[in-house]
Amino acid sequence: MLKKERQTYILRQVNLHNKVLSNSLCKDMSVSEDTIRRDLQELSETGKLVKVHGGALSQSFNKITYPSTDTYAQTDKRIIAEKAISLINDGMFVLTGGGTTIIEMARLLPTQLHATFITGSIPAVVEYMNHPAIDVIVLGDKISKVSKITVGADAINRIKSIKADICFLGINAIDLQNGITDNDWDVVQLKQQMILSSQKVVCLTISEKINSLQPFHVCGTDKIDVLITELDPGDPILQPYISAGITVL
Amino acid sequence: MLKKERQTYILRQVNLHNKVLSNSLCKDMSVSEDTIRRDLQELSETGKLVKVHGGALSQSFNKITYPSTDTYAQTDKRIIAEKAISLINDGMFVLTGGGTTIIEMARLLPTQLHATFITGSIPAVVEYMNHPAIDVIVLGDKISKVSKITVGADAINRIKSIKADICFLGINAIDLQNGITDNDWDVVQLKQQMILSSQKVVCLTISEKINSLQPFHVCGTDKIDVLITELDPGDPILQPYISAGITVL
DNA sequence: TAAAAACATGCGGTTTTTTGCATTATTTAG
DNA sequence: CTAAATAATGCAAAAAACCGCATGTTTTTA
Repeated sequence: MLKKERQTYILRQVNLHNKVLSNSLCKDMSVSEDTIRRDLQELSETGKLVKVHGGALSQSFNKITYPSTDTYAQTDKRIIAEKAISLINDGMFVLTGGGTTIIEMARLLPTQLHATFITGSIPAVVEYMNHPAIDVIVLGDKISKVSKITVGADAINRIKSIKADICFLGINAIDLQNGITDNDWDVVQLKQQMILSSQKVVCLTISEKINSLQPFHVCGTDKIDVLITELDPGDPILQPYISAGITVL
Repeated sequence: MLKKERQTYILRQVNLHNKVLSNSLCKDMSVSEDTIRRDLQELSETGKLVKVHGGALSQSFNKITYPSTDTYAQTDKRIIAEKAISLINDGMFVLTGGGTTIIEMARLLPTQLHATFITGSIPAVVEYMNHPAIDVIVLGDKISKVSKITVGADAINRIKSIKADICFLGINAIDLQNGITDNDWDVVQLKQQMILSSQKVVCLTISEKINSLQPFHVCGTDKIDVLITELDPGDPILQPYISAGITVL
């Protein structure tokens, strides 16, 4: 087998599966490990793939590996935030959780909006505070350093005494069978009470999190009124949720 | 599974859910905890995520810092803050108000200090949150946008149920006849209750504010245990307060 | 055409990387 | 405080990478 043939084969494999193992290439083409190594070396030098210990990965795969953290899914979140904001009217009492999507929403709130926002998320509070016309109510309790949100019985009891018009939850995982699931026990408690204390429940999530599962159950899909993603409501992945009676924006 | 693949998966999870548990990563990819820990170690070293006990957090989510714009009287405030910190011991329950001096103190808290801080000041909460070893309890209520602190009956009631070891107040005006005075009605209510709920009351102020007067009365000098300024305790301006029975640092 | 040069490939030995395990701290939670 | 979970550390085995060199093969060129 000629050198060129080998390299073409390698590239095809890498583009097909996003990864190749040096080992399997040796066997596939019955050449020594050294030869494969040198092939990968060349392909790597010309930027056709990325060599790693044990094989190689496709260039595109590698780009996903290191997204610039600041802009990761930023545009998606902005789209979501804008859709969400359209649901808020003057005078409303709005309950929100934490999470990057909620923060993005807080940043994009129109200047003239006059409403009351209630949250335990410190980053969210900081954003709301910068807004000229909205009132901010902080749910007090002990801070969970991981999620930067107040958690505990006090916060939950406080939410109990509230009946908000609408509630925005950034969610970590949702699927049709299990509904919303999360990975933080304390946050789950909060979200459950927030859902109970709101007339309308709006879930915000980037589409990647749809049909994924986390350890703790928050609520079933029946509790969700609106689901917002960066996708068009006509997207196939969203249809099951529409069928389940959820308004999808 | 290749090392790079694993790390890609980890980053993806962390950027998606803001948090991952080492444990679930082990299971997901069927490798030992050690391998995961070393992966997290590397990703952490290159700043792709933040390693914590039991897993990792996303970098971007963790980076919320409050804008530190004020350099006015910075050195003075640092001197005051350092004196104040010397009064805090491990295990203490510390009640603090807001204000730039308190924020400065929050920033200078020694890393190994293990105490519980209770406050309604959002900038203070943000600083306390960044500290590795202290617990933060937020007093919830409506935010006063001018002072960036929660004010109202809820906050006051919550303080009532606390008996703190020590209380740090950044004060706006103090003189011998009227004691502490302030210019914000809501904040005055809070400070009064904080004083009642603390075994020891410490007042922080730059010397400019000594012997000045504001519209609302907070408390007399008899309620103050310690007064801290940037001046040497031997300074003439402070002598009347020492005579009044206040410890001056 | 024949020698020389350049290239490709594989082999043996060495070095580096990766990984899991055992043991010992450290941290966390009840 | 105590017990369980998690982290750090050193170690060892396996895998992979690397290096120099020998052996062919192809290309260049005199």
